[in-house]
Amino acid sequence: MLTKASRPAAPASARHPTRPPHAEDGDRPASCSTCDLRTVCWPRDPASDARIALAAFSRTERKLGRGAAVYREGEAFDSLFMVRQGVFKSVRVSRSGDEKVIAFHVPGEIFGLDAIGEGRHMEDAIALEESAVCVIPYASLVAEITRSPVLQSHMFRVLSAGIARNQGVVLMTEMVDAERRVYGFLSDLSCRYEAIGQPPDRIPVGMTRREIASYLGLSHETVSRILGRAARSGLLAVAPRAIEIRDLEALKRAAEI
Amino acid sequence: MLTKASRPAAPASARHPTRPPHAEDGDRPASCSTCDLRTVCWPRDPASDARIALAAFSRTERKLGRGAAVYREGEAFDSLFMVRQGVFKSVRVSRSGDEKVIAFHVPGEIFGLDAIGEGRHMEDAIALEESAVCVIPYASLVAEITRSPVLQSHMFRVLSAGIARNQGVVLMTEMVDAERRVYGFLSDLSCRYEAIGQPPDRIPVGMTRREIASYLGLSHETVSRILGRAARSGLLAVAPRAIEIRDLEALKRAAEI
DNA sequence: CGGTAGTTTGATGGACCTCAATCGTAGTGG
DNA sequence: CCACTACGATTGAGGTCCATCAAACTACCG
Repeated sequence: MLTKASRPAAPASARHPTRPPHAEDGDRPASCSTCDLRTVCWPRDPASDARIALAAFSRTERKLGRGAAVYREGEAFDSLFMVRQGVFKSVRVSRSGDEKVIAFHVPGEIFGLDAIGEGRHMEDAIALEESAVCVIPYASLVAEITRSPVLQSHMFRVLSAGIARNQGVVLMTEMVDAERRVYGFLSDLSCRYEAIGQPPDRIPVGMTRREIASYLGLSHETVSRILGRAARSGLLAVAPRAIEIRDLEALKRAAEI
Repeated sequence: MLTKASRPAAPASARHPTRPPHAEDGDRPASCSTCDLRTVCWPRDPASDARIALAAFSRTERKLGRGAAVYREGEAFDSLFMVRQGVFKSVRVSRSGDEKVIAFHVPGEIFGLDAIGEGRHMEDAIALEESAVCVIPYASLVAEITRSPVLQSHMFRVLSAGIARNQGVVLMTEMVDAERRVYGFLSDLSCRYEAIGQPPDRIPVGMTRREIASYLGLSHETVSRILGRAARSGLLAVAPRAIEIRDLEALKRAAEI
């Protein structure tokens, strides 16, 4: 169920060597006004209120290569992150070096929310491919929220949705058998890509079988077998880097609780 | 894994009969200034700021008997709820009438947070024993938050902690074997009772084995067996209505990932 | 004091994990 | 450009933990 972390298993206390932790990152100014995702990640602007909110941040965009960390467990929290491109995973690494994927983040989604309470990140956030995030300094966000009721209620909704989403994850991974979990996972990903204007039947799978398995609480062999079976039955077309859903309706029906 | 709901399995669409849904409830004014939990559920008042926040609500306390619902799936969201006494469960009921416990709520904890985003409750909240909640009208809370930065940051922390907690649940229920799940569950409950000034070694178990099992994704027989074994080994003392932890340290060690 | 619900305990089977081997693919350096 | 390597994916065989089925026991409530 647990999978060995593929990166060298250094002791947790020494997992952040002296090298700059984000050496490969390149920060540069970001502009929300030209971003394809602006209608997704921030409230639509019924009043000029929200536009002001958007303009008020001095956000930056940070590019990350495959395997690069946005943050690591234990680091102080000071920013939220919005996926602009690529896919990220949130993972917790146990003392024994086993890693458990907590969540995947696709474009338009905000992560790092769980660190607000503690002021400290409780997990690693890792890019699974060539990716980019918008950096949203929390202090600026808070300052802006106090001036913008629209933004305030938006943030409450985002946080609340985070709770609801995790409950859905619990539901999915505890209630049903392995096959339904995999189908439910694909169905969920499909919806999330559709929400940002991507085709819902072609899922770019940036994560490995092992990572999917960890997320779903299965072994990677089981995931592989289930995908293989589904491909043979014509439900899916499985390629190394992407999964095509041949019959989305059937998939969703099969994933029903 | 799924357990039949014990209440009569009416079709989901008809689950809210014409009778007033909370007929057995008694609402009455509540006063935070005399509540034992005031230091738990609201920010400590470093400035007079927070005191104002507390006084500004016209909250009510609602008493509920065993099995009574605070709200049910599908109902419109308009208030948050803080447990004042007793224990509550959040459950989702599937079409087939199976129920899955999403969370337990003990005194001092706020629930209903997941409904902010959708404006609608996605699960039932049920009292497990003679219980009472503080009703916190969301509109008043929002109004108050815009005037109180302390309250605002408190609410963000509470919401964030809700996300973090759910992640912990996922961790617990997916990573480890049945025994660790049960131990982890007891250990978690112990901490939560300790946080509100209750003895950490004596857990009042208002929930049934079946409900614990549903929460942990196990069968109730397995939960029973594990508790029995732990009692025989001297780790716990199991009574029908309470579990006494004989060796808290050993329990926490055994629950470690 | 009967009836219902909860708990406990045993027996059995099955879903999925583990171990192991093979194959495919991507990245690397000569 | 191509071997070489490493990692991921796939497939098979065997074992195990836990769900399921079944039944006895206990507690609670009218």
